[in-house]
Amino acid sequence: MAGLQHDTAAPRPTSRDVARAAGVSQATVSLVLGDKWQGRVAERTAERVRAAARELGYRPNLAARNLRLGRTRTALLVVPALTNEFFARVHTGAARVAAQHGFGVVLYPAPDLTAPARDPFDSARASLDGVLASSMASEALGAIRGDELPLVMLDSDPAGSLGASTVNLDIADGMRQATEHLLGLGHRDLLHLAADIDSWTFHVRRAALSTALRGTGATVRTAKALLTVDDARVAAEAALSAPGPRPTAVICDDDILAAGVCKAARRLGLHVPDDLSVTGFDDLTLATAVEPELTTVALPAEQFGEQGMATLIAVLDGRAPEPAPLPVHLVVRGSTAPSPTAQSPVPRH
Amino acid sequence: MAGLQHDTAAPRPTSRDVARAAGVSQATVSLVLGDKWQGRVAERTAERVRAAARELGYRPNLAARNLRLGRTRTALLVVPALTNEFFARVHTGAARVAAQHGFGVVLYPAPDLTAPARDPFDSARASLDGVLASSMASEALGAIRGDELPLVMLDSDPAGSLGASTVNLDIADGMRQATEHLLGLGHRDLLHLAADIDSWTFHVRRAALSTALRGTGATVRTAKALLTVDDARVAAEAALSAPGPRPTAVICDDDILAAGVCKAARRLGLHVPDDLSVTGFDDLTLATAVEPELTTVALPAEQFGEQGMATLIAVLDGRAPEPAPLPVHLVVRGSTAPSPTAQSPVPRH
DNA sequence: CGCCCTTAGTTGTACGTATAACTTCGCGGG
DNA sequence: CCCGCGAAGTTATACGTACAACTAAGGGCG
Repeated sequence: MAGLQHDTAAPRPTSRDVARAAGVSQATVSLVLGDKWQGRVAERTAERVRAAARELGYRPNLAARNLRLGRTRTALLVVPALTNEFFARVHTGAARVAAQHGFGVVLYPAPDLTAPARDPFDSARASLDGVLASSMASEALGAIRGDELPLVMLDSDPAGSLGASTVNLDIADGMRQATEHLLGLGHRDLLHLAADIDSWTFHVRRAALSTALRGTGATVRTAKALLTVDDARVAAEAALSAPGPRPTAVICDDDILAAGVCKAARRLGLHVPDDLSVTGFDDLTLATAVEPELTTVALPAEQFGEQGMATLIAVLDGRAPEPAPLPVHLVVRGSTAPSPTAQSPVPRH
Repeated sequence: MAGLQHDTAAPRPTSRDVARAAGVSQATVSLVLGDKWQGRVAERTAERVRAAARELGYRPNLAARNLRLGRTRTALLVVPALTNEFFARVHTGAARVAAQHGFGVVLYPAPDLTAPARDPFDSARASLDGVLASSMASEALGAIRGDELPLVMLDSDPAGSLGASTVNLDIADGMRQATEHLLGLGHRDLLHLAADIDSWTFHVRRAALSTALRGTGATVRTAKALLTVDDARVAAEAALSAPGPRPTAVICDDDILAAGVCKAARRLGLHVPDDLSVTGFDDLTLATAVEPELTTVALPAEQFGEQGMATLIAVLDGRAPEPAPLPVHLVVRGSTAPSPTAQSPVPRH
């Protein structure tokens, strides 16, 4: 039996192996590699340990460390759906900051969380230090709060978050910028196309819109659509064909909705932006892919994720920062133009 | 600073607490909750244990279990960027199947992997059972193979994967369908716009394209663009303005590229699809947001992720399936039309 | 010279789980 | 009558780490 050597995946070296190689005790290895050796271990010894670790390709066993420390250095990110580019960008930012702090990120699409647990052993989610959750997935939060984990909310009502820290984008200001842009172009009859009528963010947006309109004599109606291009198109077709004066501009809560509005306009024989101005939100890839390119409120999505994760990590460290809302800015492109009623007050058609 | 009382989170109950409550030993709890109790524990006792666990809200400590078992039930998904909707959908599918098998998914954007490790303690990635990696992030794989983890590749050369299992989309067939669609419309002068000239998938696509053209007298040129709308637009403007007969159709490796081509066409005064047909790949949200809607090869991205994760889990179980490539299908929309040269062979302009 | 302090480590233990190995008891067969 | 065996548990241990508590040696100082 010469070649019985079955490539049995050499077991990963442990801190004890390193200790043996360096001629010290396991505790010393732990001290040195954990940067707790100041004044406890001689420099020459420490270097010997580091060399041995390097030599053996030692990687600490995280399961053991987590067990010992009672923490996992892992955070859960809860978003409605990663397929929305905005949340993908939030994830990118959050994951970057997490990595910088030695944290990992696991990610559950919200639907998976609300699904009832199969059995008491489904506790993958029990091995977490904290949760970073979008308010847009708040139905799923009940399941999470049950675990009583530290929680940071993304874009949520600070008052309604039960003491959880909150990180916000200044969407109210974004709404103000978009509205004032349209007002400056002479639009006085607006349509607000929203994706989620019930959410806190809707009320924030709506309040900012109303504030911006105050005293201008301009009016706004609201329509609702699901967050898909086609649903937005259908909703916009209905709203733009409704009796009464037709809006000359549509403010959308999302670029996807704005794209749907543009399609609706085309079907109705309206030209964007000459007959109808359209603004979006988020500044997704979509915004510059459609024709005309969308005027939209650009959100610093990655930075949002970064700040969210940074805040969560701060909370885990015992601090409790309440960062200021992140500034947003309007990007003016081709989907907005002066109102057709501005120079000729006679309604078209 | 009065209320520094940090909500001292009652320590989670352990299996020993459950044992005490049920009046049995910790080992019995482990047996019952681990479904290993057949013929070892009486039904009445088992029920008592389960009741106690329910009562206390017991959740097993995953760190302890991982340490004991030497596995983590966690897989790493490596993709170039989540902000590409295609990979977000792959993730969705992979995460779903993983959850069904009690696995978690951590996700590293490829750039984070190639960044050099900060110190030996960056081993978050060491606590994994396996890796599911897109070939489009293959530069990052060196770092992973160092860990010698079970690996399943997504859309990779089966021959070049060093024994790793492979899950593929039938992109060659997709390319064939797109090409034959254009040939059927009378196009004879094609442009192939590719994002990644060096990859294996490019060669597969290119080979399928050549095969489909064989004997038809049609010709194809190739242009390259980065995977952004603007870069594709620039590349397409150059290619379509080049001397010699202008292609009447562009086959793009991605919907994002196709959107860029449409924008280029508009700048050049060409009408899509009357003057120029364009096909995409992936069938992203983008495909139906632009005008005209894109004829594109729809890829079952979620199913792709599902099959990838299922294969990885099978590999971890000691099986080694080689699933058949997933079928894809062409979706014909508004961006393709009969070639202008078909009825009037005289070049336009 | 005896005492204490600093330096440089080591020994021991706990984290919570899974499971191998052992115990105890009742019972049926040889 | 005793042996063995299956049922129904229990006891003990190991996984790899971090750190509290201990030890040992040397040196300065009164």
